[in-house]
Amino acid sequence: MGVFWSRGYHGTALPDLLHATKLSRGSLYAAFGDKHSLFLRALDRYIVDAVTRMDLELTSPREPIDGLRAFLAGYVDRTSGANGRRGCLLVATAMELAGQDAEVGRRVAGFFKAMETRVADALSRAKTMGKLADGVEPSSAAKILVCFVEGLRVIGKTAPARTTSQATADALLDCFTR
Amino acid sequence: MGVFWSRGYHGTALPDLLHATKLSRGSLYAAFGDKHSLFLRALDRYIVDAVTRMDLELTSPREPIDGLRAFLAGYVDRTSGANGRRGCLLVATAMELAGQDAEVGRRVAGFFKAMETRVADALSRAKTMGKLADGVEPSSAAKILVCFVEGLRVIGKTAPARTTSQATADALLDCFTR
DNA sequence: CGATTTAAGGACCAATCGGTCTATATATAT
DNA sequence: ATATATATAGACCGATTGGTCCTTAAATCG
Repeated sequence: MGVFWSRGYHGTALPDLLHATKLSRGSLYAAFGDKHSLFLRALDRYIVDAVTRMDLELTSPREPIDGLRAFLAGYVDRTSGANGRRGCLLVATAMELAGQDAEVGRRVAGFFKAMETRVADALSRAKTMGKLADGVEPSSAAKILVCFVEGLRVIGKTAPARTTSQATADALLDCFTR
Repeated sequence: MGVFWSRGYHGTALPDLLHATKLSRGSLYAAFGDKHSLFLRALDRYIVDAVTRMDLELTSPREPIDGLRAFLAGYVDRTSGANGRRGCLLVATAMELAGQDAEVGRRVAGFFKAMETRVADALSRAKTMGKLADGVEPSSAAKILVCFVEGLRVIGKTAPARTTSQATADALLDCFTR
């Protein structure tokens, strides 16, 4: 997974995969079929990891706003400095393949949808607790946050300072909370 | 440029470029050097186009908020439906190469910086005209908008409906204006 | 019109691509 | 211990990669 992560699909050659998996060519093809199937497996695992982490951050027993804060802080961490430069398998895949590869496109769209529903859910719980600013619609704010967070991954490629990214994320969340 | 745009750097093969430029191999190499140089040329042109368009939208004589609205509407248009699926050369390049290719990384970072300063400038003009909501810092809001807009390009790969993207963009801008 | 420069076409190159297959080693089971 | 099944290593395959080079056509200039 890590190899596709930092080099992309087309940028990853078979020798890279052999070295990363410590498998021989024959074994790798026996185990996974072809490069595309292996990539799909890696992508699925990446998505499961990301969704699991979101559930951990967002649907924990704590306050929903604190959950959102943790969610954003995680993204800030992953998109700053060297972490940011490493990038994101999902966003890289979205840009590289989602438009042409239907199987990839479905997975990417599914992930964004999953993130949006989870964020929207946390926001609507916050709303019922009266923690949201007036007129903030959970579904709309969720879409904004999803875009913002994926935009962070893009800007993260220029390795921005953690402090400024954190301040930016805080400023956005402050728009929605009271 | 269009070929790199929709297929990425690694995904574009020499025959694709020959067909797109209607040049022969020899002529192409005489004119541009190698594939990498040609890519840089295409990227530079893309950046110049984008910056020119931003200047047109944001620094026109009209009200700065209207400029920002036009700026966002342009991105909404380019990231919805089929336009969105086509993607963005800059974001795709950022994810594919910016981490490893220093020349590309500089250009990408420069573009994001250019966008941020222009948006921040429009916001600060709006602030002096009293059009911004209380406590909105132009530099901070500009960073948010840049992230949001680049996030739109990522989400755009799933070909969302224009109306929902437009509503989302409106909702974000409403956070900053009064 | 003829000589010279310029650019086009595409054969050609080594290297690498994703993928297959066979020979060898290792483990299992009787 | 021997027969059998499994999995390894890596030689090998045609296709394609980015890049070079030589021949031929076109255009420019005297």
